[in-house]
Amino acid sequence: MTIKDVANKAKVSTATVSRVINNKTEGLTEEMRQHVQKVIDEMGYTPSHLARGMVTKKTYTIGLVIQDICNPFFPKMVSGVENVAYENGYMVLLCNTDEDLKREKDYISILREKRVDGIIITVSNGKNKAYISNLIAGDIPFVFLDEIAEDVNCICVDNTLGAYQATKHLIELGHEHIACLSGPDTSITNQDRVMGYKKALVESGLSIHEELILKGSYKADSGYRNTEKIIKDFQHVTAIFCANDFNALGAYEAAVAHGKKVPEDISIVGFDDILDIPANQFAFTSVSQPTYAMGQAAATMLIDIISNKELKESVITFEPMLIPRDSTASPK
Amino acid sequence: MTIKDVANKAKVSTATVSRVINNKTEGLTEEMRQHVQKVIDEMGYTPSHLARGMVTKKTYTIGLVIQDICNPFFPKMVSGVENVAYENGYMVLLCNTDEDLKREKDYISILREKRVDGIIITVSNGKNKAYISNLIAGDIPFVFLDEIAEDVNCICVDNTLGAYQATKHLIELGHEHIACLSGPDTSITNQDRVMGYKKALVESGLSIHEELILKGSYKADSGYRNTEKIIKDFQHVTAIFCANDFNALGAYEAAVAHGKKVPEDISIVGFDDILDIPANQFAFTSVSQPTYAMGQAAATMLIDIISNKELKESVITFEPMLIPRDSTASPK
DNA sequence: CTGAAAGCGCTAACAA
DNA sequence: TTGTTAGCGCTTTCAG
Repeated sequence: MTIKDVANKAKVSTATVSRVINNKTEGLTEEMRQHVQKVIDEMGYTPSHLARGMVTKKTYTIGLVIQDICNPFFPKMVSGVENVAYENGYMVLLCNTDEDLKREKDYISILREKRVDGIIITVSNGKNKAYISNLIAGDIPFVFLDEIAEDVNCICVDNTLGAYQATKHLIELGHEHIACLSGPDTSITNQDRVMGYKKALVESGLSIHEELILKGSYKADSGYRNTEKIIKDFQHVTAIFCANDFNALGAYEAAVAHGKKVPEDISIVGFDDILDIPANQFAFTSVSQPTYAMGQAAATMLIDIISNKELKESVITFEPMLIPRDSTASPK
Repeated sequence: MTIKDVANKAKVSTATVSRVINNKTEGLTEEMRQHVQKVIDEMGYTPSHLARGMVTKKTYTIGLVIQDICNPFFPKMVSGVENVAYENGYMVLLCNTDEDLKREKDYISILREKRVDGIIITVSNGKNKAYISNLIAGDIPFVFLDEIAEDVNCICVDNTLGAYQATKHLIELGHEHIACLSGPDTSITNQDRVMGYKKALVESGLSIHEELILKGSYKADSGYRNTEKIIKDFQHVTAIFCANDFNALGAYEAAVAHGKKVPEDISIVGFDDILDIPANQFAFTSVSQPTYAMGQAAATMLIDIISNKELKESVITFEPMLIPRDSTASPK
């Protein structure tokens, strides 16, 4: 059933039907509108977004490229994006990349074919210049969420501050030998967290020991291995700042496996605050991010760009918040 | 940039370009294909899915209507759907309803406008005949995920069996007075769980006390209130079967608030297994569902329907699995 | 205020 | 093997 069928049945032109389904107020009598609307309702006609998109060059669809929806860090972000999109008449195409760069590129190319109005991307390779410039050249509006990069619109959290808060917390508890489990070095987010860790040390008059900053990924096994190393090689370490909660989890498991108690023998701070659930009797100290608000902000910014609104700022930085819980305490 | 531009530059017809971008093997020399492909690459041409969809009547897009992505029960399902979709060349439009029926209907109508090839729906109103028949009348293929309904294709778990396992577990621990916190009565899923609860009681020679089956919703506050009632009015009850984990959580909190210890004073079994996280020192006994596989199955079934494949079965039922943990024990 | 008609970018008969 | 051309269902100028 097409607009033509409706036009025929209502004995009007397709232009008139088009005016009605698009709520054009001008150039249309109220009688006409009601007459046509009635026919539309009777026939159960649904206009085709495809055909409309072809002529208007707008799809009211945005792509959301996300690393892993099963990672508890993301659902709230997705929800924030989705809500703002819905309220503004947009729909979101979900692109789960499983952290596979090939799949991510593939998705972006498909999104381009689908002529989405814009893309929100949460990646962890803000340092990949080629990737970024290719995106920019794609002439489709996009905003980065979570990760930041040069010359692109971003929604992020102040990672340096968060890491600073976490490390400061350990220092205030009395720790002097604090290790740092860092994430992937392709990520500016991670780089900033390491920076915040260092900043807190320096500011407190503690010296930075590069060997206590262990390189790794954002996965639990990286945290596990690095913590084993710390337990073996650096026995004076009493606290660990982890670049994210998966690392913290791995650290916890390694500590337990090696007979260390948390927090009595070793304190652990995570980042992202994804390990907290109600009724939990042991919870991790972590740096929490306002993920829902960040998702909302990303969608709002993208839609503003799409609508050619003047952007007040091209980077919106949210404040993280340290939440002290059960995995940190003063050293014995 | 359109197919026409490519055709001009390559000095061929649009039909030829179309053949190349659609990988038509027949009626095309390899030289021609390479020549055209080269021009396409040089120009950075991306075909429009919109235009293609208009003529082929296929969008390679499916809608996924989900209640709440932030509920830990769903992300794995979403991921299962998304993965199968991706592998088959489909994309998924995420529709989060926040359990708002109006929003759900709105989304379904938009999906229709978008001419998606099919829809996967996870709702909790399988008893709403009008809703279902409206869906069927919509002539767009759909499958229900999680919830079941008459005359529709569904992917579900054997809820009766799961509830049976859970209740049986309590009985085997020695409990004789077992309450049941049920969910919304619009849901067949919930109805089946209550049935499984009853079945286990009867089979073990215990009698069913209707007053111990409390009506509620799938939310924590419902579990909280109902548990308070049990603690006050039915002091002989030593165990509670909850229709889902949010109820179990509410039950746990109510128990603690009233000075009862779990599981010493009262055992609690949940359903869905969403409260378990690693490094957790207290975890709920719950009935686990293979949500990832269910998501995969839903996408596979939908794509089969879209592709006009013969469906082996219109309802696929997965087996749930009881996971005994820390919230259940023998009564004192 | 309403209608006629061109055209959005592509595919698929049908012709050549 | 390649090209011509008629749509797909809509919006939007431009006439009337």
